[in-house]
Amino acid sequence: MTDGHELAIALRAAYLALHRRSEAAFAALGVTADQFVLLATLDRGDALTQRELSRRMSSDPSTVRAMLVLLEQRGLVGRAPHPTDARARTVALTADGKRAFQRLWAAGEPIRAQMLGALRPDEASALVSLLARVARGLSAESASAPATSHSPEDDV
Amino acid sequence: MTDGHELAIALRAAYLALHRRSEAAFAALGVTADQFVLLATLDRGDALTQRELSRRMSSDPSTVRAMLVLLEQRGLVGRAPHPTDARARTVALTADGKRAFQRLWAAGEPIRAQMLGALRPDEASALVSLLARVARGLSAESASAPATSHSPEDDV
DNA sequence: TATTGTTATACTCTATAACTATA
DNA sequence: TATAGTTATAGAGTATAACAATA
Repeated sequence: MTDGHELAIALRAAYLALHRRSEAAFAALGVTADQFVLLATLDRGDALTQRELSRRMSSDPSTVRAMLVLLEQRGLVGRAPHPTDARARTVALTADGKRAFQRLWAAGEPIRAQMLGALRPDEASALVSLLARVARGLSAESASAPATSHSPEDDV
Repeated sequence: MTDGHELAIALRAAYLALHRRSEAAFAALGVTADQFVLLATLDRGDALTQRELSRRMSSDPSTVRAMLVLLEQRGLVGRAPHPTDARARTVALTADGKRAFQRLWAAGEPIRAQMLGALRPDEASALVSLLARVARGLSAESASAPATSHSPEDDV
């Protein structure tokens, strides 16, 4: 019989294993695992507001800002005024950032291959789906979930 | 088709959701999510060496030490000389620590219930198994894994 | 020689609260 | 009134390297 604690510990162990391997793989390029996630999110959704970026990364906006400051100093990302909302700023990869991300993506390839190699294709797909349900179950409910807030357009 | 990046992001999102809910649930009791994991590990395997504790938590020994110092200051854990290995120290919950853990365990119950509530029993069990395979795939291999080191007996 | 644990150190992520500017 | 972002601040976890004591 599987209890919740066992599931929590298994989830933690798998994530930490992934995180450590990622830190090691990206360290030579001077980027942390979380910074890689940020860059990858930008690569897929250019250009996002900081708020939308933080939502997609499931990180706090002020955490994301701290990360952006570091990445901006290194010239990997740039921020520009939002075209229609003067409060907001859009974030995007710079040319340097795009080149760096290509190298990072390649450096992460063995990790992705290793994860997939431990699973059959149908298992990988099932795992993603189960994880999504767990995540959804954990964030919503429990307090008759408040409606998601309105925000300026994500992509510009 | 499920790619490795998608899996990595889903794993991260699920873990972070769990971590945040845990931080919130345990904050009123003055304990972090990671400290809860440490206490739970001790509750199940009294008394461990620091090294074995760090292994079971998949954390770095020096990280675990930093956590132990904090928990020892608050009287939740105690360290004693190892009975047969003078280099090692065993860690265990104090009486206060055991009482605190009981409250923490109760505070975490809604989280465990919510995770399990999102899954059928067979799915929960399958998820644990898939996560374990991913974790194993990520830590071993890749460099013809070195043998695990020998260590003094885990339990005293 | 290898291992347990300690110490010193540094950095990233994390998050809260108070604040400004804009919607 | 609510939202986007900034600032200040604090703390936790993370990890490396050098070291002592012991196996």
